[in-house]
Amino acid sequence: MSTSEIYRTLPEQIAAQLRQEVLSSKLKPGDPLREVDLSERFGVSRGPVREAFRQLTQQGLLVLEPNKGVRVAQNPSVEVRPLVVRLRRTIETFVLKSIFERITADDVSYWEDILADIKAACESNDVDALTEHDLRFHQAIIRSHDDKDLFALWQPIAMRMMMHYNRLDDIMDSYREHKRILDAIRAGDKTAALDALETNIQ
Amino acid sequence: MSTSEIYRTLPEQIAAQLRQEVLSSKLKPGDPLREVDLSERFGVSRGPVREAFRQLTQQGLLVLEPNKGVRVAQNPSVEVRPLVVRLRRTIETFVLKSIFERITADDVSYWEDILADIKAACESNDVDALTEHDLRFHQAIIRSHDDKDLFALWQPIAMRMMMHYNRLDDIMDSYREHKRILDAIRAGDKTAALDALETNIQ
DNA sequence: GGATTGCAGATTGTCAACAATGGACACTTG
DNA sequence: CAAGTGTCCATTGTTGACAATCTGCAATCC
Repeated sequence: MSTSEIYRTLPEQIAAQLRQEVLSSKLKPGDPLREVDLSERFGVSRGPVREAFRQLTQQGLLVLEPNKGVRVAQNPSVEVRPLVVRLRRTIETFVLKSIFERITADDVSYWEDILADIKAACESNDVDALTEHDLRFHQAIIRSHDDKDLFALWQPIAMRMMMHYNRLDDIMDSYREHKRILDAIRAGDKTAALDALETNIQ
Repeated sequence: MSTSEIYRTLPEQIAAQLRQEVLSSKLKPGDPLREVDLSERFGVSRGPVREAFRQLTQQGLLVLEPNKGVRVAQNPSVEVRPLVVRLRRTIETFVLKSIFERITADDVSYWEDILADIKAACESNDVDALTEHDLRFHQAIIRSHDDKDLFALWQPIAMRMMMHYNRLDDIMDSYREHKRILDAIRAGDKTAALDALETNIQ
Protein backbone atom coordinates (compact mmCIF):
# COMPACT_ATOMS: atom_id res chain seq x y z
CA MET A 1 0.00 0.00 0.00
CA SER A 2 1.32 3.43 -0.86
CA THR A 3 -0.71 4.99 1.94
CA SER A 4 0.39 4.43 5.49
CA GLU A 5 -3.07 3.52 6.66
CA ILE A 6 -3.13 1.33 9.71
CA TYR A 7 -5.07 -1.90 9.39
CA ARG A 8 -5.76 -3.29 12.78
CA THR A 9 -6.34 -6.91 12.01
CA LEU A 10 -4.58 -9.53 9.93
CA PRO A 11 -7.63 -10.17 7.71
CA GLU A 12 -7.89 -6.44 7.02
CA GLN A 13 -4.30 -6.30 5.81
CA ILE A 14 -4.82 -9.29 3.55
CA ALA A 15 -8.10 -7.91 2.26
CA ALA A 16 -6.50 -4.53 1.53
CA GLN A 17 -3.76 -6.15 -0.52
CA LEU A 18 -6.17 -8.35 -2.46
CA ARG A 19 -8.55 -5.45 -3.03
CA GLN A 20 -5.75 -3.46 -4.56
CA GLU A 21 -4.90 -6.35 -6.86
CA VAL A 22 -8.50 -6.73 -7.98
CA LEU A 23 -9.02 -3.01 -8.56
CA SER A 24 -5.77 -2.81 -10.51
CA SER A 25 -6.78 -5.83 -12.63
CA LYS A 26 -3.76 -7.80 -11.48
CA LEU A 27 -6.46 -10.31 -10.61
CA LYS A 28 -9.00 -10.63 -13.41
CA PRO A 29 -12.72 -11.51 -13.30
CA GLY A 30 -13.16 -15.23 -12.94
CA ASP A 31 -9.71 -15.86 -11.47
CA PRO A 32 -9.90 -18.39 -8.63
CA LEU A 33 -8.23 -17.62 -5.30
CA ARG A 34 -6.87 -20.55 -3.30
CA GLU A 35 -6.81 -20.44 0.47
CA VAL A 36 -3.55 -22.36 0.87
CA ASP A 37 -1.71 -20.32 -1.76
CA LEU A 38 -2.60 -17.07 -0.07
CA SER A 39 -2.02 -18.32 3.47
CA GLU A 40 1.50 -19.33 2.43
CA ARG A 41 2.06 -16.05 0.62
CA PHE A 42 1.01 -13.96 3.63
CA GLY A 43 2.58 -16.32 6.15
CA VAL A 44 -0.61 -17.00 8.08
CA SER A 45 -3.00 -19.89 8.42
CA ARG A 46 -6.14 -20.28 6.34
CA GLY A 47 -8.40 -18.67 8.95
CA PRO A 48 -7.46 -15.02 8.36
CA VAL A 49 -7.47 -15.60 4.60
CA ARG A 50 -11.03 -16.92 4.75
CA GLU A 51 -11.98 -13.89 6.81
CA ALA A 52 -10.44 -11.59 4.21
CA PHE A 53 -12.39 -13.44 1.52
CA ARG A 54 -15.55 -12.76 3.48
CA GLN A 55 -14.84 -9.02 3.64
CA LEU A 56 -14.15 -8.80 -0.08
CA THR A 57 -17.21 -10.86 -0.92
CA GLN A 58 -19.28 -8.37 1.04
CA GLN A 59 -17.74 -5.58 -1.02
CA GLY A 60 -18.67 -7.35 -4.21
CA LEU A 61 -15.11 -7.91 -5.38
CA LEU A 62 -15.14 -11.67 -4.90
CA VAL A 63 -17.84 -14.27 -5.44
CA LEU A 64 -18.11 -17.27 -3.14
CA GLU A 65 -19.47 -20.69 -4.06
CA PRO A 66 -19.81 -23.27 -1.27
CA ASN A 67 -17.23 -26.03 -1.47
CA LYS A 68 -15.71 -24.40 -4.51
CA GLY A 69 -13.97 -21.38 -3.14
CA VAL A 70 -13.91 -17.77 -4.29
CA ARG A 71 -13.35 -16.12 -7.65
CA VAL A 72 -12.89 -12.53 -8.70
CA ALA A 73 -16.33 -11.09 -9.50
CA GLN A 74 -17.41 -10.07 -12.97
CA ASN A 75 -17.88 -6.42 -13.86
CA PRO A 76 -21.45 -5.18 -13.58
CA SER A 77 -23.22 -5.86 -16.89
CA VAL A 78 -23.85 -2.95 -19.25
CA GLU A 79 -27.49 -3.13 -18.26
CA VAL A 80 -26.84 -2.89 -14.52
CA ARG A 81 -24.06 -0.32 -14.57
CA PRO A 82 -26.40 2.71 -14.90
CA LEU A 83 -28.25 1.46 -11.83
CA VAL A 84 -25.03 1.28 -9.84
CA VAL A 85 -24.16 4.82 -10.94
CA ARG A 86 -27.57 6.05 -9.84
CA LEU A 87 -27.29 4.35 -6.46
CA ARG A 88 -23.86 5.75 -5.81
CA ARG A 89 -24.95 9.25 -6.82
CA THR A 90 -27.96 8.99 -4.55
CA ILE A 91 -25.85 8.12 -1.54
CA GLU A 92 -23.03 10.57 -2.12
CA THR A 93 -25.23 13.56 -2.87
CA PHE A 94 -27.37 12.65 0.15
CA VAL A 95 -24.29 12.71 2.36
CA LEU A 96 -22.85 15.91 0.91
CA LYS A 97 -26.19 17.71 1.26
CA SER A 98 -26.52 16.44 4.78
CA ILE A 99 -23.08 17.46 6.02
CA PHE A 100 -22.60 20.59 3.90
CA GLU A 101 -23.32 23.17 6.58
CA ARG A 102 -21.18 21.34 9.12
CA ILE A 103 -18.02 20.92 7.05
CA THR A 104 -15.00 22.05 9.06
CA ALA A 105 -11.65 23.47 8.01
CA ASP A 106 -10.08 20.19 9.14
CA ASP A 107 -12.32 18.26 6.77
CA VAL A 108 -11.37 20.45 3.84
CA SER A 109 -7.70 20.28 4.70
CA TYR A 110 -7.84 16.49 4.82
CA TRP A 111 -9.63 16.35 1.48
CA GLU A 112 -7.01 18.66 0.01
CA ASP A 113 -4.30 16.22 1.02
CA ILE A 114 -6.08 13.48 -0.86
CA LEU A 115 -6.58 15.78 -3.83
CA ALA A 116 -2.81 16.33 -3.87
CA ASP A 117 -2.35 12.54 -4.02
CA ILE A 118 -4.83 12.40 -6.90
CA LYS A 119 -2.92 15.13 -8.71
CA ALA A 120 0.38 13.34 -8.22
CA ALA A 121 -1.10 10.06 -9.48
CA CYS A 122 -2.50 11.78 -12.57
CA GLU A 123 0.77 13.53 -13.33
CA SER A 124 2.77 10.34 -13.08
CA ASN A 125 0.07 8.52 -15.05
CA ASP A 126 -0.27 5.93 -12.28
CA VAL A 127 -3.75 4.48 -12.78
CA ASP A 128 -3.58 2.17 -9.77
CA ALA A 129 -2.65 4.97 -7.41
CA LEU A 130 -5.36 7.13 -8.95
CA THR A 131 -7.97 4.45 -8.32
CA GLU A 132 -6.84 4.21 -4.71
CA HIS A 133 -6.90 7.93 -3.99
CA ASP A 134 -10.12 8.47 -5.94
CA LEU A 135 -11.70 5.91 -3.64
CA ARG A 136 -10.14 7.54 -0.58
CA PHE A 137 -11.55 10.93 -1.58
CA HIS A 138 -15.13 9.74 -1.77
CA GLN A 139 -14.67 7.51 1.25
CA ALA A 140 -13.54 10.51 3.26
CA ILE A 141 -16.73 12.38 2.40
CA ILE A 142 -18.96 9.45 3.32
CA ARG A 143 -17.08 8.90 6.58
CA SER A 144 -17.53 12.49 7.69
CA HIS A 145 -21.23 11.79 8.20
CA ASP A 146 -22.30 10.98 11.74
CA ASP A 147 -24.11 7.80 10.75
CA LYS A 148 -21.26 5.35 10.31
CA ASP A 149 -23.59 2.79 8.78
CA LEU A 150 -23.68 4.87 5.60
CA PHE A 151 -20.18 3.71 4.80
CA ALA A 152 -21.25 0.07 4.87
CA LEU A 153 -24.14 0.93 2.57
CA TRP A 154 -21.93 2.85 0.16
CA GLN A 155 -18.91 0.58 -0.06
CA PRO A 156 -20.28 -2.39 -2.02
CA ILE A 157 -21.87 -0.03 -4.53
CA ALA A 158 -18.75 2.06 -4.99
CA MET A 159 -16.55 -1.03 -5.32
CA ARG A 160 -18.69 -2.38 -8.12
CA MET A 161 -18.10 0.87 -9.99
CA MET A 162 -14.36 0.87 -9.49
CA MET A 163 -13.76 -2.64 -10.78
CA HIS A 164 -11.63 -2.79 -13.91
CA TYR A 165 -13.08 0.41 -15.21
CA ASN A 166 -11.61 3.44 -16.84
CA ARG A 167 -13.96 5.89 -18.46
CA LEU A 168 -11.50 8.73 -18.91
CA ASP A 169 -9.68 9.58 -22.12
CA ASP A 170 -7.44 12.01 -20.32
CA ILE A 171 -6.40 10.87 -16.86
CA MET A 172 -5.95 14.48 -15.73
CA ASP A 173 -9.72 14.89 -16.01
CA SER A 174 -10.00 12.96 -12.77
CA TYR A 175 -7.93 15.57 -10.98
CA ARG A 176 -9.95 18.40 -12.52
CA GLU A 177 -13.26 16.83 -11.52
CA HIS A 178 -12.23 16.34 -7.93
CA LYS A 179 -10.74 19.80 -7.75
CA ARG A 180 -14.04 21.23 -8.98
CA ILE A 181 -15.89 19.47 -6.14
CA LEU A 182 -13.50 20.79 -3.53
CA ASP A 183 -13.45 24.32 -4.96
CA ALA A 184 -17.23 24.49 -4.79
CA ILE A 185 -17.20 23.23 -1.21
CA ARG A 186 -14.61 25.83 -0.23
CA ALA A 187 -16.72 28.54 -1.89
CA GLY A 188 -19.74 27.33 0.09
CA ASP A 189 -21.63 26.76 -3.15
CA LYS A 190 -23.76 23.73 -2.34
CA THR A 191 -25.48 23.47 -5.72
CA ALA A 192 -22.20 23.61 -7.62
CA ALA A 193 -20.63 21.07 -5.29
CA LEU A 194 -23.47 18.61 -5.78
CA ASP A 195 -23.33 19.11 -9.52
CA ALA A 196 -19.58 18.57 -9.61
CA LEU A 197 -20.00 15.43 -7.52
CA GLU A 198 -22.64 13.99 -9.85
CA THR A 199 -20.45 14.76 -12.85
CA ASN A 200 -17.59 12.84 -11.27
CA ILE A 201 -19.72 9.76 -10.65
CA GLN A 202 -20.29 7.98 -13.92
CA MET B 1 -38.09 -21.68 9.89
CA SER B 2 -41.66 -22.02 8.70
CA THR B 3 -40.49 -22.34 5.10
CA SER B 4 -38.83 -25.55 4.04
CA GLU B 5 -36.01 -23.75 2.31
CA ILE B 6 -32.87 -25.77 2.02
CA TYR B 7 -29.72 -24.16 3.32
CA ARG B 8 -26.73 -25.98 2.00
CA THR B 9 -24.13 -25.06 4.55
CA LEU B 10 -23.97 -25.02 8.32
CA PRO B 11 -23.22 -21.29 8.50
CA GLU B 12 -26.23 -20.58 6.28
CA GLN B 13 -28.54 -22.45 8.62
CA ILE B 14 -27.18 -20.61 11.64
CA ALA B 15 -27.37 -17.27 9.84
CA ALA B 16 -30.97 -17.94 8.78
CA GLN B 17 -32.01 -18.66 12.36
CA LEU B 18 -30.23 -15.61 13.76
CA ARG B 19 -31.60 -13.39 10.99
CA GLN B 20 -35.10 -14.45 11.90
CA GLU B 21 -34.44 -13.61 15.54
CA VAL B 22 -33.08 -10.18 14.68
CA LEU B 23 -35.92 -9.35 12.27
CA SER B 24 -38.49 -10.49 14.84
CA SER B 25 -36.82 -8.37 17.55
CA LYS B 26 -36.12 -11.42 19.67
CA LEU B 27 -32.63 -10.01 19.52
CA LYS B 28 -32.62 -6.27 20.09
CA PRO B 29 -30.26 -3.57 18.78
CA GLY B 30 -27.09 -3.52 20.83
CA ASP B 31 -27.44 -7.08 22.12
CA PRO B 32 -24.07 -8.85 22.10
CA LEU B 33 -23.73 -12.31 20.52
CA ARG B 34 -21.18 -14.68 22.00
CA GLU B 35 -19.46 -17.23 19.82
CA VAL B 36 -19.29 -19.96 22.46
CA ASP B 37 -22.92 -19.57 23.50
CA LEU B 38 -24.13 -19.98 19.96
CA SER B 39 -21.73 -22.78 19.07
CA GLU B 40 -23.06 -24.73 22.06
CA ARG B 41 -26.65 -23.91 21.16
CA PHE B 42 -26.27 -25.10 17.57
CA GLY B 43 -23.98 -27.99 18.48
CA VAL B 44 -21.10 -26.88 16.26
CA SER B 45 -17.69 -25.36 16.81
CA ARG B 46 -17.02 -21.62 16.72
CA GLY B 47 -15.93 -21.67 13.08
CA PRO B 48 -19.36 -21.92 11.44
CA VAL B 49 -20.75 -19.43 13.96
CA ARG B 50 -18.09 -16.90 13.02
CA GLU B 51 -18.89 -17.52 9.39
CA ALA B 52 -22.59 -16.89 10.06
CA PHE B 53 -21.63 -13.66 11.86
CA ARG B 54 -19.80 -12.53 8.73
CA GLN B 55 -22.82 -13.17 6.53
CA LEU B 56 -25.12 -11.22 8.82
CA THR B 57 -22.62 -8.40 9.16
CA GLN B 58 -22.59 -8.12 5.41
CA GLN B 59 -26.36 -7.88 5.45
CA GLY B 60 -26.21 -5.07 7.98
CA LEU B 61 -27.97 -6.97 10.74
CA LEU B 62 -24.92 -7.31 12.97
CA VAL B 63 -22.05 -4.96 13.68
CA LEU B 64 -18.55 -6.31 14.22
CA GLU B 65 -15.86 -4.74 16.36
CA PRO B 66 -12.41 -6.36 16.28
CA ASN B 67 -11.56 -8.19 19.49
CA LYS B 68 -14.94 -7.30 20.91
CA GLY B 69 -17.34 -9.46 18.98
CA VAL B 70 -20.60 -8.71 17.26
CA ARG B 71 -23.75 -6.88 18.34
CA VAL B 72 -27.16 -6.49 16.79
CA ALA B 73 -27.07 -3.37 14.59
CA GLN B 74 -29.06 -0.24 15.39
CA ASN B 75 -32.00 0.74 13.24
CA PRO B 76 -31.20 3.28 10.55
CA SER B 77 -31.50 6.77 12.01
CA VAL B 78 -34.57 8.86 11.13
CA GLU B 79 -32.30 10.94 8.91
CA VAL B 80 -30.96 7.99 6.94
CA ARG B 81 -34.16 5.97 6.63
CA PRO B 82 -35.54 7.99 3.68
CA LEU B 83 -32.29 7.34 1.84
CA VAL B 84 -32.62 3.61 2.39
CA VAL B 85 -36.20 3.73 1.11
CA ARG B 86 -35.05 5.59 -1.99
CA LEU B 87 -32.25 3.12 -2.66
CA ARG B 88 -34.53 0.14 -2.30
CA ARG B 89 -37.17 1.69 -4.55
CA THR B 90 -34.53 2.46 -7.14
CA ILE B 91 -33.33 -1.13 -7.25
CA GLU B 92 -36.71 -2.84 -7.18
CA THR B 93 -38.35 -0.61 -9.79
CA PHE B 94 -35.25 -1.02 -11.96
CA VAL B 95 -35.59 -4.79 -11.77
CA LEU B 96 -39.33 -4.85 -12.34
CA LYS B 97 -39.03 -2.54 -15.34
CA SER B 98 -36.21 -4.64 -16.70
CA ILE B 99 -37.90 -8.04 -16.41
CA PHE B 100 -41.50 -6.94 -17.02
CA GLU B 101 -41.82 -8.11 -20.61
CA ARG B 102 -40.16 -11.43 -19.81
CA ILE B 103 -42.27 -12.45 -16.82
CA THR B 104 -43.47 -16.03 -17.25
CA ALA B 105 -46.53 -17.84 -15.96
CA ASP B 106 -44.23 -19.81 -13.67
CA ASP B 107 -42.94 -16.60 -12.14
CA VAL B 108 -46.44 -15.35 -11.45
CA SER B 109 -47.51 -18.67 -10.05
CA TYR B 110 -44.56 -18.71 -7.67
CA TRP B 111 -45.29 -15.16 -6.54
CA GLU B 112 -48.90 -16.12 -5.96
CA ASP B 113 -47.77 -18.86 -3.61
CA ILE B 114 -45.85 -16.34 -1.59
CA LEU B 115 -48.81 -13.96 -1.66
CA ALA B 116 -50.91 -16.75 -0.16
CA ASP B 117 -48.35 -17.07 2.65
CA ILE B 118 -48.54 -13.32 3.18
CA LYS B 119 -52.32 -13.50 3.35
CA ALA B 120 -52.20 -16.34 5.86
CA ALA B 121 -49.70 -14.46 8.02
CA CYS B 122 -51.87 -11.34 7.96
CA GLU B 123 -55.01 -13.24 8.84
CA SER B 124 -53.40 -14.99 11.77
CA ASN B 125 -51.78 -11.69 12.80
CA ASP B 126 -48.33 -13.30 12.76
CA VAL B 127 -45.96 -10.39 12.31
CA ASP B 128 -42.82 -12.55 12.21
CA ALA B 129 -44.20 -14.75 9.45
CA LEU B 130 -45.35 -11.66 7.59
CA THR B 131 -41.86 -10.17 7.73
CA GLU B 132 -40.43 -13.40 6.39
CA HIS B 133 -42.85 -13.75 3.48
CA ASP B 134 -42.77 -10.05 2.66
CA LEU B 135 -39.02 -10.42 2.28
CA ARG B 136 -39.45 -13.59 0.22
CA PHE B 137 -41.85 -11.80 -2.14
CA HIS B 138 -39.45 -9.01 -2.99
CA GLN B 139 -36.50 -11.38 -3.02
CA ALA B 140 -38.29 -13.51 -5.61
CA ILE B 141 -38.69 -10.50 -7.88
CA ILE B 142 -35.04 -9.51 -7.57
CA ARG B 143 -33.87 -13.07 -8.15
CA SER B 144 -35.82 -13.40 -11.40
CA HIS B 145 -33.41 -10.95 -13.01
CA ASP B 146 -30.61 -12.50 -15.00
CA ASP B 147 -27.89 -10.55 -13.25
CA LYS B 148 -27.54 -12.45 -9.98
CA ASP B 149 -25.33 -9.74 -8.54
CA LEU B 150 -28.39 -7.53 -8.16
CA PHE B 151 -29.49 -9.65 -5.23
CA ALA B 152 -26.23 -8.98 -3.39
CA LEU B 153 -26.71 -5.27 -4.04
CA TRP B 154 -30.30 -5.30 -2.85
CA GLN B 155 -30.06 -7.47 0.25
CA PRO B 156 -28.16 -5.21 2.67
CA ILE B 157 -30.44 -2.32 1.77
CA ALA B 158 -33.65 -4.31 2.18
CA MET B 159 -32.45 -5.79 5.47
CA ARG B 160 -31.85 -2.36 6.92
CA MET B 161 -35.46 -1.50 6.13
CA MET B 162 -36.90 -4.65 7.65
CA MET B 163 -35.15 -4.32 11.01
CA HIS B 164 -37.51 -3.87 13.92
CA TYR B 165 -39.90 -1.85 11.88
CA ASN B 166 -43.61 -1.83 11.48
CA ARG B 167 -45.19 1.05 9.64
CA LEU B 168 -48.65 -0.44 9.23
CA ASP B 169 -51.65 0.30 11.42
CA ASP B 170 -53.60 -2.52 9.86
CA ILE B 171 -51.54 -5.60 9.15
CA MET B 172 -53.92 -6.61 6.33
CA ASP B 173 -52.65 -3.59 4.38
CA SER B 174 -49.51 -5.56 3.68
CA TYR B 175 -51.53 -8.24 1.92
CA ARG B 176 -53.50 -5.65 -0.04
CA GLU B 177 -50.35 -3.85 -1.17
CA HIS B 178 -48.69 -7.01 -2.42
CA LYS B 179 -51.88 -8.18 -4.07
CA ARG B 180 -52.08 -4.88 -5.91
CA ILE B 181 -48.56 -5.38 -7.28
CA LEU B 182 -49.33 -8.87 -8.48
CA ASP B 183 -52.70 -7.89 -9.97
CA ALA B 184 -51.05 -5.16 -12.02
CA ILE B 185 -48.37 -7.57 -13.22
CA ARG B 186 -51.01 -10.11 -14.24
CA ALA B 187 -52.91 -7.38 -16.09
CA GLY B 188 -49.71 -6.44 -17.90
CA ASP B 189 -50.00 -2.89 -16.59
CA LYS B 190 -46.39 -1.88 -16.08
CA THR B 191 -47.06 1.64 -14.82
CA ALA B 192 -49.57 0.43 -12.26
CA ALA B 193 -47.22 -2.34 -11.13
CA LEU B 194 -44.36 0.08 -10.61
CA ASP B 195 -46.62 2.46 -8.73
CA ALA B 196 -47.91 -0.32 -6.50
CA LEU B 197 -44.36 -1.44 -5.83
CA GLU B 198 -43.25 2.05 -4.83
CA THR B 199 -46.25 2.39 -2.55
CA ASN B 200 -45.31 -0.82 -0.81
CA ILE B 201 -41.75 0.30 -0.16
CA GLN B 202 -41.77 2.87 2.60
C1' DG C 1 -19.16 -44.92 -29.26
C1' DG C 2 -21.44 -42.66 -25.57
C1' DA C 3 -22.94 -42.56 -21.01
C1' DT C 4 -22.05 -44.01 -16.21
C1' DT C 5 -19.39 -45.34 -12.29
C1' DG C 6 -15.43 -45.33 -9.29
C1' DC C 7 -11.27 -43.72 -7.93
C1' DA C 8 -7.48 -40.15 -6.64
C1' DG C 9 -5.98 -35.62 -5.84
C1' DA C 10 -7.02 -31.07 -4.79
C1' DT C 11 -9.73 -27.94 -2.19
C1' DT C 12 -12.88 -26.30 1.14
C1' DG C 13 -15.43 -27.28 5.71
C1' DT C 14 -15.10 -28.21 10.64
C1' DC C 15 -13.00 -28.81 14.86
C1' DA C 16 -10.50 -28.19 19.34
C1' DA C 17 -6.33 -26.33 21.41
C1' DC C 18 -3.64 -22.41 22.20
C1' DA C 19 -2.40 -17.25 21.84
C1' DA C 20 -3.60 -12.45 22.06
C1' DT C 21 -6.57 -8.85 23.41
C1' DG C 22 -9.55 -5.92 26.20
C1' DG C 23 -12.16 -4.65 30.35
C1' DA C 24 -12.96 -4.81 35.31
C1' DC C 25 -11.19 -4.31 39.60
C1' DA C 26 -8.05 -4.26 43.19
C1' DC C 27 -3.63 -2.34 44.41
C1' DT C 28 0.09 0.80 44.70
C1' DT C 29 1.93 5.43 44.72
C1' DG C 30 2.32 10.25 45.09
C1' DC D 1 -7.86 10.42 47.88
C1' DA D 2 -7.02 10.55 42.80
C1' DA D 3 -4.30 8.82 39.15
C1' DG D 4 -1.96 5.40 37.42
C1' DT D 5 -0.49 0.31 37.29
C1' DG D 6 -0.88 -4.67 37.51
C1' DT D 7 -3.43 -8.91 37.42
C1' DC D 8 -7.13 -11.85 36.24
C1' DC D 9 -10.83 -13.48 33.47
C1' DA D 10 -13.91 -13.51 29.62
C1' DT D 11 -13.77 -13.32 24.86
C1' DT D 12 -12.03 -13.15 20.29
C1' DG D 13 -7.96 -14.30 17.09
C1' DT D 14 -5.04 -17.90 15.05
C1' DT D 15 -3.40 -22.30 14.14
C1' DG D 16 -2.83 -27.10 12.29
C1' DA D 17 -5.10 -31.56 12.02
C1' DC D 18 -8.78 -34.07 10.18
C1' DA D 19 -13.37 -34.67 7.57
C1' DA D 20 -16.34 -33.77 3.71
C1' DT D 21 -16.88 -32.38 -0.91
C1' DC D 22 -15.86 -31.43 -5.64
C1' DT D 23 -13.30 -32.21 -10.19
C1' DG D 24 -11.08 -34.69 -13.72
C1' DC D 25 -9.99 -38.91 -15.61
C1' DA D 26 -9.91 -43.67 -16.44
C1' DA D 27 -12.29 -48.04 -16.40
C1' DT D 28 -16.60 -50.21 -17.19
C1' DC D 29 -21.06 -51.17 -19.09
C1' DC D 30 -24.80 -50.96 -22.43
